[in-house]
Amino acid sequence: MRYHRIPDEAVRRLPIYLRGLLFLAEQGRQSVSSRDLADFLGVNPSQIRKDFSYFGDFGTPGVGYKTETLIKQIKKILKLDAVHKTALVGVGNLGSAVLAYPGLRIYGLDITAAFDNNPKKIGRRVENLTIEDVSHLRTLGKRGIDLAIIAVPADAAQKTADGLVKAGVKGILNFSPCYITVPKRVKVVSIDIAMDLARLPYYMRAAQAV
Amino acid sequence: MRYHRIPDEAVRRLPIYLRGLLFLAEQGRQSVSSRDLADFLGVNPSQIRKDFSYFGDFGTPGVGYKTETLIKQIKKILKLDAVHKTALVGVGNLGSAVLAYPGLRIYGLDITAAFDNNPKKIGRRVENLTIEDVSHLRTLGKRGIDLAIIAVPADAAQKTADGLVKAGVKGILNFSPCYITVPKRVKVVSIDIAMDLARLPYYMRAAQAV
DNA sequence: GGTAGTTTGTGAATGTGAACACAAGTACTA
DNA sequence: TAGTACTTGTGTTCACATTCACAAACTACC
Repeated sequence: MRYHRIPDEAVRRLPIYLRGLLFLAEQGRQSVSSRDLADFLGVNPSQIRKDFSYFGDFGTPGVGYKTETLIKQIKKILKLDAVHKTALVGVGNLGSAVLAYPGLRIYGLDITAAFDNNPKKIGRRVENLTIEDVSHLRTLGKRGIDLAIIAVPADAAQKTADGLVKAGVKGILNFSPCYITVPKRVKVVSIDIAMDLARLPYYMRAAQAV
Repeated sequence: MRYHRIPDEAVRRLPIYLRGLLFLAEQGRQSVSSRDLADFLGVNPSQIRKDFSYFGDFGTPGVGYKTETLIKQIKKILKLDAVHKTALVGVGNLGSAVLAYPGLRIYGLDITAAFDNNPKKIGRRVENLTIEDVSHLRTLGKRGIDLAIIAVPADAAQKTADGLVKAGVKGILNFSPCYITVPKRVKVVSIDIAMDLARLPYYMRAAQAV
């Protein structure tokens, strides 16, 4: 392994590899080759090898990768080997769905606080959490919470993000349909369901032509 | 405008531009320059101009783009100028949230059918729809539904996709945490909330170092 | 030990996308 | 009409990402 700048795209793919590996491990696979994993995920084998090579030499030529070891390595790289306490802001339809989503635990992500600004919701219990007033965001730092999910309406998103940054949050998953501005030290990943759906019709045209 | 192959990335960004333009139009903006829009969305102005240029000459040098006209053009490119009937498969937490999400209407996307395999849910009404048995997917073609959203558990996703393809669906938004295989003529866009969240901790390291 | 069959890790080549920089077009003022 | 200030559209350059292709490393079996 030589020194390389690590491409953003490689980091983006690691969780995908991890997901596939976890599934294959579940199936009882002791080892996998880059080709096995590539076939399973629908990608190119050499891309998988190259991506891994940025972080170290995890495989054995002629053999492949030991499934469990590789899983541990990727979790370590992604800092998923320790539990990350996460806050949810906005317990509407989407927020509730995220709270109930079992997939997060697999990656060591644990939602340990939920906030809303609706007085009717504050104090209610959902999924073993008591919904707190959004004005109490500043307590996050003391509670060791450094990730947050924004699931509030667009017009409240920037204000929410500001509060989270002030509370010391270092990473934000933004479900609100808008661009939010944060200091460079904070990483934001945005998801807008509507926009992903909105580009499907474009491709339908090409599909029909074929 | 010369001939150019249209980059996938440009198509992916069009809905983002559209979202920004819709907001600015709402604010009463009659016209916008590429710089205005870029500042609002946090991107590079020349990228916006280049992206538009793949589809035509929509602007006026020295002036900018007429907001309403540009919105219409982008909607036309993305085929969002007509309503698209969409089916939802899997009315669990996530599916319900998507059903209730108001953002889809803006893009001409209308969920007109909901399916589930749980007998307790079938027949129940949600958001003006009656939940149907997932075994009735094949009726989609006759009903003019050509888009679908998969929000079922991972182990049922491929089977669901197969059913949708057979029913003539041409575009699929997949929320299940797995890779699904479809014929080339069908476009799939996948979203996995857990995976987007899972890469935040990686960046936190770098953030702390700075 | 030798040979055949794998599979990794990676330099090099190719492909794709983003940013720059400027000519050409427009508006406005005088 | 001339001059100034803007902004588009795009050729070109630069940066980044993907794929190829092969030496080196390993296994298995005779």
